[in-house]
Amino acid sequence: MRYHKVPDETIRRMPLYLRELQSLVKKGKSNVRSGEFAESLGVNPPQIRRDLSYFGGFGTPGVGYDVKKLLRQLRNILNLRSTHKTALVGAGDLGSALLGYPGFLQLGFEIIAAFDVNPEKIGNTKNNVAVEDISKLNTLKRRGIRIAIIAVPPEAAQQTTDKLVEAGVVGILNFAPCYLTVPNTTARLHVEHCS
Amino acid sequence: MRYHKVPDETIRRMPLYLRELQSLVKKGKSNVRSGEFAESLGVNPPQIRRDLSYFGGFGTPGVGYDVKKLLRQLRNILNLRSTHKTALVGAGDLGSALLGYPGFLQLGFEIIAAFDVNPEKIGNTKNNVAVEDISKLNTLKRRGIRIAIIAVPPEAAQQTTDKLVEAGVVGILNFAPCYLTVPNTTARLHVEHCS
DNA sequence: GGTTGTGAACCACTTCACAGCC
DNA sequence: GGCTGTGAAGTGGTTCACAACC
Repeated sequence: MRYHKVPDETIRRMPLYLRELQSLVKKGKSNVRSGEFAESLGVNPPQIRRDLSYFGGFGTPGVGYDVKKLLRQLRNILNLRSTHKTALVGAGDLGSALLGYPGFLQLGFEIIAAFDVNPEKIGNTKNNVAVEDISKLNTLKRRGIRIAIIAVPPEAAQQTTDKLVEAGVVGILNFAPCYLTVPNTTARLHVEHCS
Repeated sequence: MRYHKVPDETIRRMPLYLRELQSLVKKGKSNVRSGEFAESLGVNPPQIRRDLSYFGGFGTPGVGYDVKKLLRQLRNILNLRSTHKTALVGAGDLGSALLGYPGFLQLGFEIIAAFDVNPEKIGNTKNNVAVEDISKLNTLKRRGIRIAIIAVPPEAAQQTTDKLVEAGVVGILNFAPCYLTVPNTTARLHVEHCS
């Protein structure tokens, strides 16, 4: 297995693995075999071995995988050693739920700014992040924020996207239920609510 | 193409198609060609034609698809003529966002009850749904609720699931970031927040 | 002319099965 | 003995390309 493109599906499963490994560390488990690991995730053992093998042989034949070591390796691979400064756009129900969700940090996204159009929301603070007026999006570049999470109604999503791209954002996590058009220099990940 | 299993991936795309068709109806568009439709969804034209063909030939060669007719057909196929009474478990940030999200109704799930353990949440009302104590889960069967949405912290998700299954629930939409074990008489759909 | 519906070719991912290793 | 890592086989999904049709 030298020189092989990592399948998209494998990449999609990585956060899953990461999450479960973190949970194993918390439980104090130091070693895990592909069989157990697979069962706790609801996938097949060879799938796990194959996925991990794309990144190199982290396991020990006859023993299994060292949980902490594996976690460290995957973090490295996914570039999660440092976090990405991230902006949240849309501070309604969904946005405020996302602002309180610790999962982003685990995936390397630290929300350090939030924006909304609604004057009632502006000024509200949660998790040490104050909601700002959407017109302040042009400060993103200066503040070193190049990733954004979209949590606005679908009608507003495309124009929000355009503003974000203009403001220098290069990666978008879209939680709005619609498809977005972006220049191909911008990464885009659509998060389905329910599919 | 007679007698062919519908691929899982096709099923996964159906809500997407449904959503876009609804949006087209709103815009007053009466006909759509696979090319346009594909572009607005970010997929390939043959993909759409293939997917739709699994359910029968809804289109007219040389013309395209009648938007309203197609929408009606897909609704029928997905069994969305009537809605499923649905319970929401967990009324925190995420749960309350879900309670305000109209997308479930579009997919045939009507949230008519909500539950939480936190006494502070109990009694709160949103969208005409009052939050009840989690101990009231045993009333679900009597009330004809057989579908539940899980929006509790991951630590509590499995035990919540067990209670729900005991309470007669046969379908679960899991929004908690973890894998759930259910009897195989129960349908389970895990909704990834971010993957 | 234009577009659908679909066999057939293609491609990607999954699973098997076992050699190699501890 | 037990488990990993991986060629090889199998499976499932996508895309092509064109016949059928409006």
